[in-house]
This record gives sequence, C-alpha cells and structure tokens, in this order.
Amino acid sequence: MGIGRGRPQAASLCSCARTARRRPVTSSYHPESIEPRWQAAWAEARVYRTPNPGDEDFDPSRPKYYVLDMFPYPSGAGLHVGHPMGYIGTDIVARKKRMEGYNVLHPMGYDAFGLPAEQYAIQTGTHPEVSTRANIETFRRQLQSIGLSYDWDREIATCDPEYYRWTQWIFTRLFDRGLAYQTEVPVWWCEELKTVLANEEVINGRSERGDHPCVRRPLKQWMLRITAYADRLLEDLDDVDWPESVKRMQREWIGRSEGAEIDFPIDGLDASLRVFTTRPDTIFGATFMVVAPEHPLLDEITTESNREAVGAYVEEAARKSDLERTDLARTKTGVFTGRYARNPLAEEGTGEPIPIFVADYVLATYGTGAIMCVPAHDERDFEFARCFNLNVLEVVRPPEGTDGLEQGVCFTGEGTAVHSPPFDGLATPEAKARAIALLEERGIGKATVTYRLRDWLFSRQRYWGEPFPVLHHPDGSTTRVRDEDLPVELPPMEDFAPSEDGSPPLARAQDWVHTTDPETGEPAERDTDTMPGWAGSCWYYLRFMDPHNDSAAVGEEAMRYWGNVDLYVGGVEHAVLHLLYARFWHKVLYDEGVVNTKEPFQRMFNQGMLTAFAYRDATGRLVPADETEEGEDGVVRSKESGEELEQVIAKMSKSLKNVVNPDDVIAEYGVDTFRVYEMFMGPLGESKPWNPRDVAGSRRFLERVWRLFVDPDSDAPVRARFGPEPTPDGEVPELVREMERALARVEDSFEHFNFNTAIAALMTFVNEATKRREELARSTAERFLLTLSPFAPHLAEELWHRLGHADSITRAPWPALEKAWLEEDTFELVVQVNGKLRARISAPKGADRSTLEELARDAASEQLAGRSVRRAVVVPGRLVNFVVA
RNA sequence: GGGGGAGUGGCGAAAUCGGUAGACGCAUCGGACUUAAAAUCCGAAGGGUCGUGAGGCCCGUGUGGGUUCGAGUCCCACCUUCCCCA
Repeated sequence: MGIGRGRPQAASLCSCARTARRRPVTSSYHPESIEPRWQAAWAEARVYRTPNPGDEDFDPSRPKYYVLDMFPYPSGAGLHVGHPMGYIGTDIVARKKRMEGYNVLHPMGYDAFGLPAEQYAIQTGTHPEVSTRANIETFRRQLQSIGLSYDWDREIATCDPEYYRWTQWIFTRLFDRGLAYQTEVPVWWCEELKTVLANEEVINGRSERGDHPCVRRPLKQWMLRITAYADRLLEDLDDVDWPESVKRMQREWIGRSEGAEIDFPIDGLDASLRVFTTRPDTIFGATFMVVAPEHPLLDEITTESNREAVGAYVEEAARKSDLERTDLARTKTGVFTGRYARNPLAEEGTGEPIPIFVADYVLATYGTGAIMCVPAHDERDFEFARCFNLNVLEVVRPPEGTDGLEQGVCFTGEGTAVHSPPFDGLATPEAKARAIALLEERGIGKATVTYRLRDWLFSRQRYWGEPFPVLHHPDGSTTRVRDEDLPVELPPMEDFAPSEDGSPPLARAQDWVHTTDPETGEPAERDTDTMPGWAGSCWYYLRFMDPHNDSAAVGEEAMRYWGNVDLYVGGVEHAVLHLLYARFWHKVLYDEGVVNTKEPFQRMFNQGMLTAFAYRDATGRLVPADETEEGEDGVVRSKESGEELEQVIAKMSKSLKNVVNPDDVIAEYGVDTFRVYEMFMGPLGESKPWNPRDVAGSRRFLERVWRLFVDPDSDAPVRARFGPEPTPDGEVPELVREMERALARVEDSFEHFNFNTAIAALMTFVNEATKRREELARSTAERFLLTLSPFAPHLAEELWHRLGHADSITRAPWPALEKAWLEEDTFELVVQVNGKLRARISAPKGADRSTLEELARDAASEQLAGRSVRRAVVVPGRLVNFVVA
C-alpha cells in the first residue's frame, strides 16, 4: 500500500493500475480524459463494494460506519446542481471513513412509487413503470458521473416487486398487531387527481401537487395507528443527535398535552357532553360550550327551532379546511343549538345554564370534538364571546403587574384561582390537580393526555403504489395475505387512469381482484387501494444493509452488524413526516424483533438549499439565465432586447428558468471541479447561491495542483525531483508545517461539514508549495494528495498513480495529524492601547507575562509617551492591552 | 399567527475561548511572459483621510442601547430576509 501503514483492503485493485497504464501521457490538466478513465477503473475493480457479514472478504475487525443520503424521487427532469450537494458531502465523509479503515455502508436507491409518475402517465400515455425505469436510468447515469462512491451492488427501487414484497410484509406485521385498520373518515378528496390526499398534501384547500381544488368526503380508508407510539416517538428523541430545530418540529407535531376529560350534563337530555381541556382549573369560568360541526351528539342536542340554522352552518363548514377553521386571525363564526349544559362541579342549583354552540373552530378529530369555553382565559373563546356578546368571567387572577380582564385583555397564563369555590386561592398547578381529583372522585371526569398527532391515513385510490396484501371475504372479514404468497404484485394495466366515479383503477382489474383464499379455497377479493408514497421510504435504510436477501426484509446478522444509520443527510423538508413515519415503522420492527435499535437515524444533518439567480424584465416576465448577459457596467441585460433586468435570488426551479444541469457543468469543467465548487461555496448546512462565474476558480485550483506535480513543459508523467525529506530531530520545514496546518483544518471541517474551509486550507497549501516547489518533499506531496482525495478523487487518484502507487488512493490510509509539526517557537504578539491595535511584534512562545509586557511597552513606546498606564491586560500567546488615562 | 436560521467588501465567504475583522476564492485593476491573444505567473485592493514616500490617523461586521480593558462573537430592543409549521 501507498505509504505503508494501512492494512490491505478487501477489494483487489490491480485492475486500477492496469487501466492507469493505458493513459495517454499528457502534460496539462485534462479532466475529460482522466475522469472517465478512473470511473471505469473503479467500477471494474468494484472498489466501493462493501462486503457484508458472511461474505468471504468481510473483515469483522473493522468498525462500521453507515452514511446515508435521503434517496431521490426519480423525476423526469433529472438532477439539477442542488440535488448532489448533500450527496457530495456524504461522499466526502464516506471516502474519508473508508481511508480511516472503517467498513463503510454508503448506498443509493430510488423512491420510485408515487403520484407524479402516474400523473405523467395519464397525460402522455406512458406507463409509469416505463417512465420510472427511464428516469432511474437518467438518475443513475448522472449520479455515477459525479464520482460518488456508492456501492451500486446495493441499489434498490421501491417499485421493484422484490423490494415491495417486504414493504407489504411489514404492513402485514402492522396488521397483525392491530396497528392497521380500515375506517370511514372524512378525507380530502381531489376531484382532478381522483384520489384521497393526506392533510399535509393539501394546502389551503388545494392539492400540494398540481394545485387542484379539494373537498372533504367520508370514505373507507386504511389507517395506521401511529398514535399508539406517540409517547415513544416523543421520548426517544432525547437519544438521537439531531438538529434541535428538527426535534422541536417533531415534538410540536406530536403535540402532547395533558389535561382532563369532563362530562357536562345537558339540560333536558339524558346525555352528557364530554369535553377535553388542558385547564380544568378554569371550569367555573366556562360561560358557554362549543361542539364541532361533525360532533355525533349535535343532532340530538339541537332543538327544533334551531335545526335549520345549525344544518346550514354544518354544511358550510364541510367545505373549509382545518387550516381555515382554526386560523386565529379569522372572525369566529358559530350558531346556537338552543340547548344548555351545567357545570358538573357547581353546587346543586348554583350553576348558571351554559349555552351550547356549534362552531367550526373546534375540530372533531382533536380531543373529544367539544370544548368548554372560558373566554377570560383563552384567546379563541375570548374572541367568540366578543362576537356573540357572551359572559366573560375571570377565574384566574394574573400575577402582580400582568394585564388581565381588568385591563380588558385575555389572560392565558398561570395565576391564582378566584370565583371557583373548591379551589379559590390555589395557584394554577395546584388548582388543576384539585379539579382533576374532584372530577375523578365524583366520576364525572378524569386526567387525560391527548395528542395533536392523528392516525396516519395510509391509502390512496391510485395505481402506482404498493397493493395492500389483504383479502376481503364474502362475510365482510379481512385477512392478511400469507408470507409465502407475497408479494402481491401490481397487475399490468393498459389504462390506469382513475375512474370517473373515483373508484381506484385497480378495481377495474377484475381478474386480479377476484381470487381465492389459499387457506379455504373460497372466493375472496383483493383490496384495490394502494399505499402512499411514504411507505417505501419508511424502511429503505434497512434494506440497504442486506438488499438481496430473499428470506427476510433484512437478515439478522447484517442488521446486528450495521446497527442504525450513523449519519443521515437530507433536506429539512422531511423534518416531520418522512422522519416520523420511518421512526414509527422502526419502532414497530423493534417490537417485532426485526431490529435491535430503537431509533433508525443516530445523527441527522440538513443540507442547505441551493439558490440561483433568476432574471425578470420590467413586465415581471422571467428571462432564462442563458438569454442574459452582463455588461461592462455590471448591469444584466437581455441578449435579445438589451433591456435591463432585475436580478433575484431564488430556489432553483423550472418555473423560474434558473435550473443549472450538472451534466453541463461537468462537460465544461470536469467532475472534480464541480465537486470542489459545490463544497467551496459555503458550509453544507447553509443555503447559498450558485454563481456560474465562480466555478472557474475551483478549476484553476485543480490546475495549480496539477502543475505542482506535473511539469507542463515536459512529457514526463510527473516531476521527478522532490525536496529533502524532513528528519526526525531536525527543524520542521515550512512546507511540512504548512501541510499540517491544512490537514488540521480539513479534520476540523468534518465536525460541522464546512468543507469550504477545508478547500480554502488546501488552496493555501498549494499556493505556498507552488512558491517554493523545490522544497516540497515527496512525503509531504503524498500527504497532500491523500487529504485532497475525498474532495477531488479523480485528480488525486491520477497523480497518486503517476507517483508510482499501484493501489487505489481510495483505500490508502488517511494521514494522521502530526501535532509536533504544528508547533512554533514564536508567535505574533498584538499590542493594543485602550483596545486599539498599535503594533504587532514577534514574541517567544513560552514568554511569561512580565516579559511580554516589557516587549509590548517597547513596541508601543510612542503611543504611551507622556501617558500613565493604569493597567496592562496580558493574554499570553496573544496580546497585551495597555489601559491609559 | 407560531417556530427556527441568517444579515460581515462589488459577489460567495472566513474569523476554536470575547482578543489582529475580511483568510480562501470570484469579479476588478496594474505588471511580467507573448508578434498578439488566451492561458499562466507576480502584484494591488473595505471606506475615508493625511503624507512625495515609507507610513500614519479616523470610521467600519443590519439599526439603537448595554456589559467589558477589549464585542462580528455576550445581553436587551428593533429592522430586513430566508426556511419550516399552522
């Protein structure tokens, strides 16, 4: 191996060397010839293949590292330069870990089921299978052209029957555990898309995809009981190393709140109205109640004289989204039902009748679908009471100095209970506890926890998704398909457009629907819904551990070795849904004994968004970037009309006509330049604009690297002469020190993924080494190439071989930082007077405070002349600050 | 409406702990090489100001306050902007 410290790795690399010898001898940097050659050599030698436990060449003594990208949905548009930013970041991490001797699991696949392929199919007639396959080909070609070190033997696509067989298998486990059930629920129905959509796929009453209008409709749907895992999903967030912001989003999404359920007797009916409240201590302030328009008791509660008005109101509410209904800023609406309830804690006969309203700001799906309203201490109730002129009764006195009812505002914080006979004078937490104790004692209420999280609507009336592995029997019962009968494959269909009546396309595959129950031989029907796009992505990280296993979703040995994902990188847009769903499935699989980790993703990192310049003319029309030119005055104009354009920075998107295709960048500058530029732009976690003008700088850097090693005026593959090697006890040569500084900064950059600073450090070294090339020792040059290789692997590999190495640099040992080479005898001492810089002088490293003060006093003698030094602040190793009068 | 991030040269950005603001690169300008150009190499460069010059001085990290010998960094208030959620 290269510099002789590492153990030989599993993959045979001799073919790399063979291929390398076929290279033409060129003296200037030609990435277009180097890069495809090495990509072919790496593929041929399978240098990125990662053996699994049980494989012949598996080395169990090495530690494991699993670094994963969020796999892409293979859209028809292909990749733009924003997609690979995270991929390049993880590739750099994977390459360094490999060089450090880890067994690195670094796979890639495709989230290939879902609506867009089907919409495209309906528009063009191309079968989703066909367009998805074609898109995958494009994605794979593009990903491979970027030199990403994936183990392509592990590639998966969620639409493969061999993959979704196990998605279905996991569903059957959910089914067995009672976590999957069918029920009639009001769901968003999109007439245009002919499907049900999840709450999160509908924005302002329109579909997220396509922006079509949607309405609420009750339909029988598959649901997953994610709420049963709410507490564990909440608690285990403490054990993962994720951005706090993402954890917070998940916590808020789950929305756990503690409170009480209370039964209010209804006047004139032998029924009571159950409400949920987080503030049982305010029950004596309840001056009215509200039920949701969908509340099951509404019909019974409503009196004859109010029936018409209530009916009309309910009808209107059905057309609104939850969002519109609960918007705080909106004027509250509602209708009186004609009925009253009673405070169950009030002494007999003392309680005022409490009017019951129906109002759409209460949702049927949250809590019990009914609330007691305490306008003095709840914003929405306060607002409602104002609109309808209802009583407002203060039952919590705010702490001293805080505004409350007396100042005309609604106080929602904690204070002291008043006007509440059983708990007058108690502080809010005690009053809550007292209220709950009283309710439980009298059997009219109890402490409860509710969640904002709802069960997961898990079915779609579409074709391009996983079929449900269940059989419906003539007696109305439903059983799951036996393991040995999986997968339930999608039937081939010519026409997969949704039916006009909204029934799913699979319902038309009559031969497929009508089957026999293999257990009983009786006729049975298949389910005609399919799973949503999220299903396949819930567990793909597990399949990567053991992608070809045909007897289990993931083999036990592989699962035990790979554990969970050490580093997961992707966009923040998946912070809630994908990550929550995947964590839910993982926990079910944990209970099932399939995995032995509680959490799937140990560390998570969100890459920033890539933006780009877009141009608008005076009319606001968007002008494609390639139809613009910048004048000498720096003003951007339209090439065609010469009109001045406004430059805006925005997310890369087709509609803004500012998409940059990586293929074009690679064709013009080469892969390594593309990789270096993407990382050099700024920290991986920040959003930043792509500036086509800046790319050349990264290319120039690589050319300087090339010339450091190859003499452009000679035919020799590499410069023959190197400077003297550093001796163990001699003085540390400047370039050795310089390289070590660069290495230290590169190491640092892996902490926060700010590879821009790593590349800046490598540039600084190259600049210095170019100036004093005759001093550059061979060992220093090799350390540099090793350090460069994760960032610019093709160039590093080429030069590594030109230096005479037969084995690939991708498996050469990562250089260990030599701290001793960083140490220096002197430092630059900063001299300040009253905090202002006045001199910089060289001082010996170990000098004590008084020596430093003397040196500084000398250096600042001019500024100090005639002034009295009141104090001297000495920071050893840094500065001296004189405080003068 | 709620939550989070970010505001530093013409542009992307850098600056472990509070201690030299602007590293590294882009664009720009000057010079060398060249018949010429490209490429490359060398150099200049935050703003202002004084000086023939070397160099000096003042201002400067969104705004206004505060803490400190010393603030891009810490605290308070505000403005702008992006993202996420509702």
